[in-house]
Amino acid sequence: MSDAEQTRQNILTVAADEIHQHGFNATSLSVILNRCEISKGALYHHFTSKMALGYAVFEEIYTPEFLELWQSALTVEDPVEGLCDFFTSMTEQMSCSEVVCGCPLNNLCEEMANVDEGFRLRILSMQEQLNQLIVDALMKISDDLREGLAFSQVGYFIVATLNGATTLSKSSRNKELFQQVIAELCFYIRALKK
Amino acid sequence: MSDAEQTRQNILTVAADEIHQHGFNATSLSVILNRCEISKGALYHHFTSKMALGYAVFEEIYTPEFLELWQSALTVEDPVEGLCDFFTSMTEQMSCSEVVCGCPLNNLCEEMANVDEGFRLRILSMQEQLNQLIVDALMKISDDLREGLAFSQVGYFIVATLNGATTLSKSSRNKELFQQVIAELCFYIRALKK
DNA sequence: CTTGCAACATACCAAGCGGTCGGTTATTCT
DNA sequence: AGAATAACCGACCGCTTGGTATGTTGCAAG
Repeated sequence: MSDAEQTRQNILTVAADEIHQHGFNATSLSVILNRCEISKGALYHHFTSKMALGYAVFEEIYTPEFLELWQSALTVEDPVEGLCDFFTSMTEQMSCSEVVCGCPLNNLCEEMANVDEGFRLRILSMQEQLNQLIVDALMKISDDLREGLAFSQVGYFIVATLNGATTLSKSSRNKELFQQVIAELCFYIRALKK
Repeated sequence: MSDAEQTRQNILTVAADEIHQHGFNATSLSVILNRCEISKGALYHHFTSKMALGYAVFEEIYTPEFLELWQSALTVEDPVEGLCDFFTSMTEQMSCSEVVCGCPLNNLCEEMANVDEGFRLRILSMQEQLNQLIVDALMKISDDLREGLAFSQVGYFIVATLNGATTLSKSSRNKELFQQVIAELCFYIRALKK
């Protein structure tokens, strides 16, 4: 990787962390510059604006990370148990800062979806991709599932509940609440089976 | 109501709307001043800081509105159907702006819970109150419900899913997604019964 | 009638923001 | 080697922000 590319990646990584912690608007470019130990000129050489940087973080950091995570949870023999394991392991290995900061995508959806069209469309696309992953996984084992299930609806329900759980636990600052909701969610998911 | 009290109420109402639309940090005092047609001196006569105004909006506008709404949904003969009716009517009478702006309390939780302790504690208290409302309602009809249910867990699950649904639909800008999640949520709630 | 305080108005401030621009160094291509 | 361009620097700009200090008005009590 060239030096320039390394600089760019460094900016992306730091920006992703800052946006995760403080949201997009509350993220200050000067903080990113300090953490990267670069000048404002360097940043604006690689990104045309703060917004462009935000989009790049979304596309090059959050999206791949996110999809990979869900994919690995769903491409198992039994996606129902795969999801439950995925959620349960989240509650276990969840650090304190992750409880506090929540899910980057959920955060951005909250903050930016009704403010900036660029973010909105990117988030929407991401959600649809994620939903498709779940739908595909459920369809694979549809023989084992209850009849009359609306897969897409179920997929959005799962994602909504998970996001709601992360938001909810921000106020209590501990995992307990999150774990409770997840436990109930796993119960719901397992009940999808015959 | 005295003129001064009227001014104060007007500030609260406008601020509540602005915070709902743009979040706390993105809400500009100057916008509030313009909409209220008052001076900065007037605002700072009634509130010591922007933060204090935010707290007042939370306590005097959001909290009572919120509790009243849920209370009326839960203090019916059958709270299970009461909740389902409540959610379903939400999807029906939901205006476009409400889809876009989401739930004020959920928004504040996302934005402020990990930034300001004052907001965090107020939100936490609110969530606990709401959960208690649900738990109480469920306990009243516990004879009709499945055995071994963790009421508190169920309560938080319902709230989490509802919040997640509002956040999710921000990106699609229409009710459809929200309705789907709500439909699935009602299915879950009804399945609490024997 | 005057004294006093609540209820405002207005001008001002420092700090931080995203963004720009002219200049400098490093690298790469011919 | 020399020219061109990528990569980066840092001072500066306009603007908005929350907040303050001083001044003014009007009602109400003594």
